[in-house]
Amino acid sequence: MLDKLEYLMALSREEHFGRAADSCGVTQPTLSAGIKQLEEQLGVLLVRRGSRFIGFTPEGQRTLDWARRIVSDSRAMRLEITALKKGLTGRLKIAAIPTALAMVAAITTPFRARHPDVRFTILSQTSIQILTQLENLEIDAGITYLDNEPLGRVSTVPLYQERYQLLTAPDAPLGDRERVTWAEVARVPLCLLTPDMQNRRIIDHLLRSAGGNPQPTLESNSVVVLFAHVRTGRWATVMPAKLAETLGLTDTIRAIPIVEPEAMHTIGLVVPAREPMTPLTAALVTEGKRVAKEMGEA
Amino acid sequence: MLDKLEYLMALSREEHFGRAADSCGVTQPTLSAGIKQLEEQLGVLLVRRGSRFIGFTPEGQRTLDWARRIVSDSRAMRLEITALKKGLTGRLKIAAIPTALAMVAAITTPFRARHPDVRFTILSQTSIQILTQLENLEIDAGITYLDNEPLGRVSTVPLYQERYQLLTAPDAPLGDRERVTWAEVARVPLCLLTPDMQNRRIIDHLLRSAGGNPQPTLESNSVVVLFAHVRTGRWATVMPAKLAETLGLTDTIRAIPIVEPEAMHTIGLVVPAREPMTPLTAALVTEGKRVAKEMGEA
DNA sequence: TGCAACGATAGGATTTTTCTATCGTTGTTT
DNA sequence: AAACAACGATAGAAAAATCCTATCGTTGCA
Repeated sequence: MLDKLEYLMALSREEHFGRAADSCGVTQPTLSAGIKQLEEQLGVLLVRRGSRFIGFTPEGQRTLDWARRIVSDSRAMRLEITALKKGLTGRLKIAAIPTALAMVAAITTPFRARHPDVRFTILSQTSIQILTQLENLEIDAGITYLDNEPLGRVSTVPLYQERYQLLTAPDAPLGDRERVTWAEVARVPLCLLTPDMQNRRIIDHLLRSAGGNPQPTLESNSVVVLFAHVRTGRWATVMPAKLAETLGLTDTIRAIPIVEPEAMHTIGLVVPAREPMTPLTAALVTEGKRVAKEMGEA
Repeated sequence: MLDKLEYLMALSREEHFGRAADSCGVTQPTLSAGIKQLEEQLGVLLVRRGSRFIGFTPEGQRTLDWARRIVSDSRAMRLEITALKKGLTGRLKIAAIPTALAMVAAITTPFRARHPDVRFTILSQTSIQILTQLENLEIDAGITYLDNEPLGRVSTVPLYQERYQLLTAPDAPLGDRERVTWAEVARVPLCLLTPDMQNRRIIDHLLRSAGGNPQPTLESNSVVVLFAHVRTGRWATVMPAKLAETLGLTDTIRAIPIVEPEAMHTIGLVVPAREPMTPLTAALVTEGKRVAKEMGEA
């Protein structure tokens, strides 16, 4: 029964019987039979089929909600009971948007000091991927924008405010300024993230509001690429202040605050809304609040 | 997995491997093996044994909480999905304290008018049994005192106030009075419920507070017995006003309000605290609120 | 000392689950 | 239009798990 519910969840995230089966470590007929069995037991059609996966019926959607809840509870039970016995162990799977990636260390480091037996998996993902994966319990937590896209059934912990700076060499255009406006930035060739990243969309929006038409010289889905290019001193980019500092970019490159408007977006920790949380998630939230407080004071 | 959790719940209510197995419809070795398997999977001892069932370990207790939640969710899922398809069907198992038994009809009748396909099982139980069975999901709802024993993790709907009357023949002692005091009642021979009933304990308490020492002439765990005796006109009892009216006792027998103090206790509907509730329970709560409103107005 | 109640264990039957192989559709490509 | 490729359903055999009967060992009690 429980495994059938997991099949349903896998099907919801893969939207494909074969891949869903793979992701559950079973063969496609097994998963097909599992879904069918669920449908028989409930006496309702759950999946709309037509020679391929189309979607869920309303009943299927509702069943999916229950499945997420039940499966997550039974996992939480396992985790909590073993945590009772041997303290916090296990693996925390955290996904973060690229511009927050460097920040993750600010949480994981003190967390690991407190709970040495916990291991981490850190993934770089778009904010939308993060929300989807949270919903399907593929990750334990996300670090993403709190004030933009509608978040689902999640709990959030604000971590810090993202402010934007122009990163450029001192001898490049605008390189000698104390502050620049978005209108000015719009006239400079930039390296930016790809448009599937929310950070890019935010920056695009700000540039357009200032009358510009963003046509970046270079795009990438990885901040490492941007980082490497800007370090040469021949490229410029717009980057959150925290990220530039953490990466040590500000040693050789000028970081110039961008004003008019002085845009800010809240970045925070996002975890599935469950009561009670798994011990690992609860500890992570505690750590997140602690870090947020320190960053707020600093 | 899910059935193992049910085994654990059965063990918690039966406190005996054999009976628990019976109640699950399996043999004792099957249940024993199931519990053992749970313990292996969680890596913890759940049950304290010593040639017989002793109790649960702390981990067992915690696991039990999870089990209740997970099992109840998976049942709720089934019920909700089938309810989506064919409207409200199924069976509502309701337990009520004896003095509230007659009241049940006030809820079931309008409920059935709205949802004809729902069937009922009504049980007469003590308030303590009701709470235990609610906790183990053996019943869907209880009707009992809301303001006395500590209730567990439940939701409540107040239904009405229980007030007490002396029921006695017109020509018996006190039979001609407009009202009597508890002190006076304490001097009359009475038929009362057995002391495991909370109603009896409440009345005992009131009588003792008035200086009496309750020594009922006749005890029973069924109000039908009291009812039958009082109807002969040769016996007296103390009964909640609502109950006496509903049973039609007030036609031949005088119902005399008891004052000093004018004691009242709230009777209400009690259902397991779950979010969301099963469709049946939700409908019952709705009906309960409706009935409470009408009785409040009347 | 004997007995009865209780839960654990062993071994075999049954049921359930899962796999491999293959089929039937549907949508796409040549 | 025909061939092909992708997808999910089906069939049948193999493997695994579950469950039952019978019995044992311990403990508490007469």
